[in-house]
Amino acid sequence: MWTLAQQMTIEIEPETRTRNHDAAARLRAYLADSNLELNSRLPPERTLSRQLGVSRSLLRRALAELEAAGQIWRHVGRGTFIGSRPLESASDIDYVSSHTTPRELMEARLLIEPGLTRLAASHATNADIRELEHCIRKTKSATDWRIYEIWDINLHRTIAAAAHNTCLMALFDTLNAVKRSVVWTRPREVPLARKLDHHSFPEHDAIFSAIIERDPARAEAAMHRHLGSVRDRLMKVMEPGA
Amino acid sequence: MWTLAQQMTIEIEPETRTRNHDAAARLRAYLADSNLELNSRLPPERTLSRQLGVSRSLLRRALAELEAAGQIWRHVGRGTFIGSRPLESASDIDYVSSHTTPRELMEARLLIEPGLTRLAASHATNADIRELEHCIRKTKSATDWRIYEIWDINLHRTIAAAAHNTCLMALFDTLNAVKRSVVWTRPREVPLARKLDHHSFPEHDAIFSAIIERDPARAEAAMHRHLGSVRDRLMKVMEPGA
DNA sequence: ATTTCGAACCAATTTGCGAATGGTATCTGT
DNA sequence: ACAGATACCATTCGCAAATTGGTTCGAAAT
Repeated sequence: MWTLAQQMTIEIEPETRTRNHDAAARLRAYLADSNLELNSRLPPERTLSRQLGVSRSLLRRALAELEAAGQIWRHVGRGTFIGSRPLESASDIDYVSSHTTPRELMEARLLIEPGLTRLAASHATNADIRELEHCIRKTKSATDWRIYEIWDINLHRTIAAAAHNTCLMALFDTLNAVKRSVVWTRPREVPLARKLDHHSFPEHDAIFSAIIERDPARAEAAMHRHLGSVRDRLMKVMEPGA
Repeated sequence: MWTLAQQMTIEIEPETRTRNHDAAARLRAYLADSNLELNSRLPPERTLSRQLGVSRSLLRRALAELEAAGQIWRHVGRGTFIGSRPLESASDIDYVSSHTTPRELMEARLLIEPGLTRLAASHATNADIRELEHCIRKTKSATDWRIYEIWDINLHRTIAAAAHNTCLMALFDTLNAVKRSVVWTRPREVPLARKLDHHSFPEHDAIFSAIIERDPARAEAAMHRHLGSVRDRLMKVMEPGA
């Protein structure tokens, strides 16, 4: 033992008062001596306490101070790391879905998709346009609500893909994942219509024509109108009183 | 063996020509007979080939047909499943970061954050406003570029939080995660300035004042202006020629 | 009486290894 | 040439053991 401690400048005197302040000082000295590379892991508490000649309880108190000061961060089962804690589970679909209401979801779609549609009108390739046309044709030929929904989702995703922006595509897919698993709590036992949504046909057409005519502003407005009417119909079902 | 096959209607005649077509037919019959629940896994290829009395190579060819037709999807180490392949974690931060350019990132921020700021102006609480003020004060008192950046990020995140929309907050954090790990490839060895960004102070002030005055439209415009100028300064560094 | 230490225990995580599984190459027989 | 059989590869899963930060408790020290 002491193999690592010997390389350090800290002198451990037996008669040293092992108080809290002292433990923190030794820890700071250790961090100063060791190559404190960002995001690197420092030894487990049990090992470090032996190396520094400090009891684990005092070491933990010193570590808590450094954590409060934002110098380090700790995680059970992983260890203690230099730097500030990386924000975790920001994109944890399950957590987000369970805390997102349909109202919030539609607000998010209304914020994202119109702008995405504007970019699509600017950047869509001919292949994108063909794909869009295919999706629209499928929605119109659908006899089943289930089939319709599949191609409706496909249509919106193809529009997002036509924007040709990897980062935005990832955000859209995240949004879609949330959409799929959001709990659609309804006031009474409304069986969620599940009938063909013929209202959307002219709205889809308007979006499509704006895209093929390379009119970003009109495409954005058309998508905004479409999602607005989707939201209104949804809210009428979810909150009939409002 | 044959314990499962016996429960099926398929009659396996020894003299049957074990051609590709036949294998596909037996597979379809198996899928028709078995309860083909969506997303359920069907037996491993080796087992299924024994059950159907078909060699693995022919079975695999038949499976490939069904996969091409979108009826099933397969994955090494996992198995073969009924239904269409679930779009795989396009929100995988590492993947997205490595395929996102700074240009795309700024395009995404310009699409998301102004709308987020508009919502913030509508929904911000007094606590949110105090937090915003705190962040702005910290950016102005920063003497180090590193400190400034921390509080700048904090400011933008507080604005996003003030929108009070769980789903959008998740998208914003995803965007932030991408931002942190995007590779900032620069043409020459520009050491990435790293100096205090005093241009942003009046822009931040404009956003803040629009929020406290509950003026959504002005808040959105102010954020759009701010990010636009950030992008322009960035592009001047990244692509001096453009 | 308070604090500190040591030990045990808890819960979350990582690691390691073997089995399972789709994908591929190769050899054999017809 | 094509089907069949076999072996091998890379990925994934499942499980158990080890690791690690967090917590509790009694003994020891001051």
